[in-house]
Amino acid sequence: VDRARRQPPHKTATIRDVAVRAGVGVGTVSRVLNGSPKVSEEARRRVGEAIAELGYRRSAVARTLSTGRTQTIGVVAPFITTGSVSERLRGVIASLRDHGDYDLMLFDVETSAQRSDAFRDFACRDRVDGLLVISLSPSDAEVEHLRRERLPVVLVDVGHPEFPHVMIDDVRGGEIATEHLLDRGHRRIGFVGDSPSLFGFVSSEQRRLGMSRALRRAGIEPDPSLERRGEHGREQARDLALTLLDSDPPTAIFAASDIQAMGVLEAAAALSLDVPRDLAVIGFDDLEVSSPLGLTTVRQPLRETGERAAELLLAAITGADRRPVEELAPLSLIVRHTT
Amino acid sequence: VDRARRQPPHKTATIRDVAVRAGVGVGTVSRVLNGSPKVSEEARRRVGEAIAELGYRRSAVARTLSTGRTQTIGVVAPFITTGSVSERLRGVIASLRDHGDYDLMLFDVETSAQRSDAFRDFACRDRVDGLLVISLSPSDAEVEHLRRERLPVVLVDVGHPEFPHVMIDDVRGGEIATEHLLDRGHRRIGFVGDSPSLFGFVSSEQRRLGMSRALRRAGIEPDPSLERRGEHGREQARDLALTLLDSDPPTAIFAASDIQAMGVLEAAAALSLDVPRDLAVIGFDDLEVSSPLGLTTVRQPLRETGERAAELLLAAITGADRRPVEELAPLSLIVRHTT
DNA sequence: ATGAAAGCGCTAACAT
DNA sequence: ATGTTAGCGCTTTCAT
Repeated sequence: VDRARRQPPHKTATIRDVAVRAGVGVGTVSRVLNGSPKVSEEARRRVGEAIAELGYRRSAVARTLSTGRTQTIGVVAPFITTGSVSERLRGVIASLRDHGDYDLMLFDVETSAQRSDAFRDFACRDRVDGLLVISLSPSDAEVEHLRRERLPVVLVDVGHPEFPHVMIDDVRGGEIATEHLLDRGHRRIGFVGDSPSLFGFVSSEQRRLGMSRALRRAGIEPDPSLERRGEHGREQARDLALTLLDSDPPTAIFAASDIQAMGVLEAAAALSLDVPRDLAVIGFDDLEVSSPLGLTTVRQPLRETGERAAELLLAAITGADRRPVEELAPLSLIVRHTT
Repeated sequence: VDRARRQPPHKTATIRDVAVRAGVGVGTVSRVLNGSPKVSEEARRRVGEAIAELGYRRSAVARTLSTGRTQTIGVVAPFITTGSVSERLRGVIASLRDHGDYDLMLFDVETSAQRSDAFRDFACRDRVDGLLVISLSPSDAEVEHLRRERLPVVLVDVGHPEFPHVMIDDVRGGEIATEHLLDRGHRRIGFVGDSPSLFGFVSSEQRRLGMSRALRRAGIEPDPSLERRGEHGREQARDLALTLLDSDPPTAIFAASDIQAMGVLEAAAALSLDVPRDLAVIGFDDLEVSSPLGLTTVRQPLRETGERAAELLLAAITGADRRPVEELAPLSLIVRHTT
């Protein structure tokens, strides 16, 4: 037979089609769709049938335009660069799933330009109901923008008086790492971390500050020649570590993140240094891979903070509680085999 | 002064406001917005000013409702479970950024229910212009749905006659891994992989199939008692490996992914087995962490396939080329220290 | 080149 | 309980 004739360009069924088919008004269909109680059983049934027959599904955009709610939250993060982000994202996603029916738009930021784009084009009520900013410290202009937009915002990994945020005490974390190295008898301790970019990363420097404090407290003057900074990333950290180990090397290195610690480990391997005998290494984060790597590290609850931040955001979106909360997640030392 | 009076609920400026302010019609404003050539310099200038003064930014939803295009692509992936997904996502994001101005919605799938949700609620033209499906093999019903919806789809990591897809030859990969182990003199080779869930993961079984083939070719009959399957994940793999190593253990283990290989490594460590002397381990993927881990593995270009898939999707969206393409990414053996 | 007006698919207020 | 209608903010004919 020849009824393979292409069906009309597949105009997807609208609420009006359903109404006609069910022999009711669009209002009734809408009410059914939204679970309003003021609909007769009869109508509800007919609408249900029509929907099934037509394969109707309501348009999210139309609904958004009409209600002003997008049922979507945006996540802005320097995704590529940090190994910790995807772990956090898991928490966010889990939380979103549990506490409401929100979709997720991901906005990756790798350059300053992208960063501005994110806050300008992405951060508006029109597109998302709320914004989760990970590891990026908003500039004053961005803060101002966010406020005018009246967009609920929660920060993770950075603090700000204006917005609720969940973070850790990075300075204390740096102290913990350094104290551990000190306990192990190290006196010459190197540091590998992120360069303080215009970009908004701040935790690396905070951690280094903690290191300096712990050092001074132990009567050791921090030695800038033992510090290396560069772009975030395993390979970059490896190269930095190489220059650090080149001559007059430290006996231990504190890496500002586990990703960077991995680079340090690679450098040590390249130089045939025995870890921890020739060189002790401690990282920060406790990524999933840190365990099989045997990496000693300062643990922060990545996943949990992601979850918590999402909860705070959802709370801010659904109203009520919009006071700037500050939550500090606990840190702990995980000793494995690299120290 | 007391003009801190709350400004009216911040009705964000609309195209109509701009039109009024510029003293032109909305049509003209729209034309300016869309870079139409048929606008006088004068009008263009006035509109530009009005936009600046009002801080106007056009509504993406309204535009979507009107044009039917969302400028968004959806990614469906079993995010939590596989370490390779985030690596792939990087490629996708990079590609999206380079080849067009698309946003990204992420849909994580962890259960069968979520999986259905994804394809039902998420996979429609209304929300995204195209869909990238990672590591999930669509069911017949889902395929049918996707087709009626006329939604451009590209598959990564799984094949399908209906859709363009970029994947690898998993069977061949399993052979490569096994041949390497065989070369090293191993005869009793164990396997740790994913259980063939109703869920749609298929690569693990394909890789095991390749292993069996290589074994038979070498005159060895595959021994099912040396195979373990379970949920994807490092810890699960560790436990599986433990049962495998419990009694009459193999001398080498092929893990269907690097994540699982890490679990195997942990099991070996827990049992104080020396790797590779007592137990050789080979993985699959070559994640970023595999290098510092010293893990021998079969490398597949994760990031590149993500990029390529996004390119194919964009091509499919912008028209023309919608023939089902099949692209096979190259595999390579990376020998490190675990074999 | 430009303004007016008709949708896009939905919700919500209003009338019945 | 239900139908009708006026938006939501934009694009896109269609006149002019």
